[in-house]
Amino acid sequence: MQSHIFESYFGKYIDISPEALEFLNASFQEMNYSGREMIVESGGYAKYFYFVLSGVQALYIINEKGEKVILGFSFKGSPSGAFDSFITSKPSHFFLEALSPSKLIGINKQKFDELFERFPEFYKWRALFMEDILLGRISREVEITTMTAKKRFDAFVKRCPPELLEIPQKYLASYLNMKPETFSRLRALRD
Amino acid sequence: MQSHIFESYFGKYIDISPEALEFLNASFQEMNYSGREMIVESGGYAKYFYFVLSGVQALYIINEKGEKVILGFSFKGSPSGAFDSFITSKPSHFFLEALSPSKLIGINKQKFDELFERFPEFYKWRALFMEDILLGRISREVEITTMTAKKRFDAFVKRCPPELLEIPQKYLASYLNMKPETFSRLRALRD
DNA sequence: AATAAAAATTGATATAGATCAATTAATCAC
DNA sequence: GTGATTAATTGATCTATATCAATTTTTATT
Repeated sequence: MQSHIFESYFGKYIDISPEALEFLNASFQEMNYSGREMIVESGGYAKYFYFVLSGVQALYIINEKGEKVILGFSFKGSPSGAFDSFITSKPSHFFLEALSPSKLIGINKQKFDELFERFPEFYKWRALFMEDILLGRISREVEITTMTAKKRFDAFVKRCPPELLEIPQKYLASYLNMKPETFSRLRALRD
Repeated sequence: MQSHIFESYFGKYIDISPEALEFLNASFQEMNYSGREMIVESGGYAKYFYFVLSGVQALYIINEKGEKVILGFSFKGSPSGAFDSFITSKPSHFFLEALSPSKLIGINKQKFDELFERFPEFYKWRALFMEDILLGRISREVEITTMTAKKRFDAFVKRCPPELLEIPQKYLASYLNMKPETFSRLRALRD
């Protein structure tokens, strides 16, 4: 694995010692998923924490009607995983699915825990990283609780990363907490 | 300040050295707010990270119609603060307001930062603490995106801490992302 | 390229919850 | 305690978005 990957993922927040870098190199493994392949099943355990090298993945739950409700996407450069389960070591409430052929690097829970035991300075990364994730989630929460479908759509269009233009728009609709029909109608208003 | 307070807030995740305990003691200060007093204004800077000794506080934003949209409450035993601003040192998007007379202990940003410089083992606390907060926020996000008003109401009734029975129910309604009229009607169905 | 499957579009209709409005109940300030 | 605010309730109506349904477009498969 190329070390510069870890520089970009961890180095944003902390300096990585050569020993730690070696440990990371030895602990992360590359994993490939085909499009439409499940990475974590709800009810199963999230065994890995990932960084994405390519492809798009969706984190979702299934509601009472059996519909996917998408909480977020990950793609090149993002962290990925079913954090609830990975953090708590309890069965996941979420599904994590590759929406397109995906290359990820993952570290298992045991190695992840070992990382912090052996290199406690990584807790700084973990704290700042979690803060970033938290701020992102809060900002989605605010959008969903305060904005109309149209506003959410417009705001999303402005910030939509190119990777997400490749996936079926019904997933984008779900992420924006609206039906595909609504998404389509809002789209028609624009272009 | 009594040291056992810090045991309960930090000790859940890490061991606190006597030196660190002394630093905490010297850094946190007690602060009092009357009911309906603003603690952080949107657009202002969140200068403190708090733990609550008594009273109830609400974190909210004001939507386009000028209505408060409540994201969360804090009360005895909870952390409190406008984390977005405190973490980023940018103006807050949120308001934090005491809904009832409140006693908090707070540490300012400078001391907070110094805490981690001098006692980096506290990053472990910060990481695990943020993970807890994150899981809580995700679970609200799931409720709001997947449940009907009635289900959210029922779920909330089951877990509602006694402190929140003391505040006007229009705030609970807002937290559950519904109008006071809806809350009232759902309530009438129950009792 | 032809066929099948999945996704997107478009129209008609339904509905959960919002809004508006009036009344009653609770809390606050003096 | 009394009047004044503020909150809660209840009813009537409205609306954004969901739902249902039919058609077209796109994508995948052989």
